[in-house]
Amino acid sequence: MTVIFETIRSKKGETMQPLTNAPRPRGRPRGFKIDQALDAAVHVFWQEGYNGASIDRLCRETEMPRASLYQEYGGKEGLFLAAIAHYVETRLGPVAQSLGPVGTLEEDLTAFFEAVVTLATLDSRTPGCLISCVLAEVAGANGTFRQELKTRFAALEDRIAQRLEHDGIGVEPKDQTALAGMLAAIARGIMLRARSGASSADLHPIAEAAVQCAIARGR
Amino acid sequence: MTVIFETIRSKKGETMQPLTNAPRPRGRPRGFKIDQALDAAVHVFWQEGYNGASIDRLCRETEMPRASLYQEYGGKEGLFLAAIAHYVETRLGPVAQSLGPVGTLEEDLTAFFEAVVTLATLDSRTPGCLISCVLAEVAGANGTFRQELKTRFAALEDRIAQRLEHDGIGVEPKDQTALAGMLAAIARGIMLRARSGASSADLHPIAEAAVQCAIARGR
DNA sequence: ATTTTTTAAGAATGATCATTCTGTATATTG
DNA sequence: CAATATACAGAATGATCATTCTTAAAAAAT
Repeated sequence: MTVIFETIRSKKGETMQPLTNAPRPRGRPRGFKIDQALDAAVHVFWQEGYNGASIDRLCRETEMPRASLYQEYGGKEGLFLAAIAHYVETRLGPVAQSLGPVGTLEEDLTAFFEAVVTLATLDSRTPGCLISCVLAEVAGANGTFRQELKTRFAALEDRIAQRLEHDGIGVEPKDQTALAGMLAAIARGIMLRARSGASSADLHPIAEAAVQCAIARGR
Repeated sequence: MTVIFETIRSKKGETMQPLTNAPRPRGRPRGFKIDQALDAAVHVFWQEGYNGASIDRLCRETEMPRASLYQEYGGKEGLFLAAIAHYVETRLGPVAQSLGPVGTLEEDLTAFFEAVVTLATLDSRTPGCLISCVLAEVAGANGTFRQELKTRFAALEDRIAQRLEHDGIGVEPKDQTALAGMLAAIARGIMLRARSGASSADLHPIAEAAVQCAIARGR
């Protein structure tokens, strides 16, 4: 009986290889799916924090053998960074994507903050944001993580600034950057409030206020 | 030789007792100062995070004997909560106090956000905010800490709402609450950006934008 | 079939963790 | 000077931590 393999060996789950003619690698095949494993790792870190997440628990939930974890990611730090990247691809990416531009600035910002609130409150076991609530803590004592946080933060601010620029907000670039930074700060503040147990209904008024402030600025 | 004692036995360093006539307690006197110890504990937790701060290090930096730490605070969790309270009294309190009212709303909000930026960037070893960056992380897995976070967050929002009310901002209470929530979110977003290494100069434009948004709303 | 290559399962390791315990020092009280 | 009470210093404890190592399993290659 011939078995069709789902994935080909590749570091990430980036692009699925065609299912046919896949040259199966040499040794024993993996018993775990990288994407599922990273999903699970994201979940554990998101819930327990970096130092609170033990390798034991990570191995159990990712269904990854200890040896494979160290082989693939070099250790806990590497797995965490991989989980962050996976989180950005699968969770934060779509949120940023909702900025469009697809509609008016007001519509797009509303969609964006809506997505922020939803992400932060969707699962009560993982409130808030992996980056704003977990990576931010360990950034205090770990230079690698601090740099990672800086990069991730900059990416969102650039994305927002780009959307503002599309509508010609902020004649002076300085104002535009400041406004984008402020909107990003609000998004992160919403994530933090969600971490304290705030519901979607609690956060919606804040999101609305943010949108009103932004478009008032554009006029 | 008669020695004048600095402090009287009391759980906190709330109010210094008069230096005379202090009935010295029975046994061996303490070899550490509670206020200094809490300052040190705040520093360690702020830098290393909750799980990253070991009892060993906490004892060393607070100059508190292990036994005294457990006697006084019951354990790491109790010490952390005491450190949070001390942080609120000594650090966050003055920041909230700068809201006044002492000047115009614009002046007071400017002073407030100025104080936020300063607190978050003053010491590069402790960037950000103990509550927004450290307590928020452990709130994910610990119900006690989540409740504490909720309470501390609510306190700041109430304080901001109170200041807005003083100027008659937000005819509808709903708008006022939302605006206060948004301003608090910005303050926390600023704390987070500081955690990534942002300087005071990086954060000032965001603070200014926040003030402009708020007073534009009031008009 | 044998060899080669990769993964799996989990024991082993040594460090570090939070907490408790033991004995001693330093004070007041009687 | 006892007796009592509190704090100290640090050893002891047992759990848990991240990481490494050992051995077996599962595949392709020869």
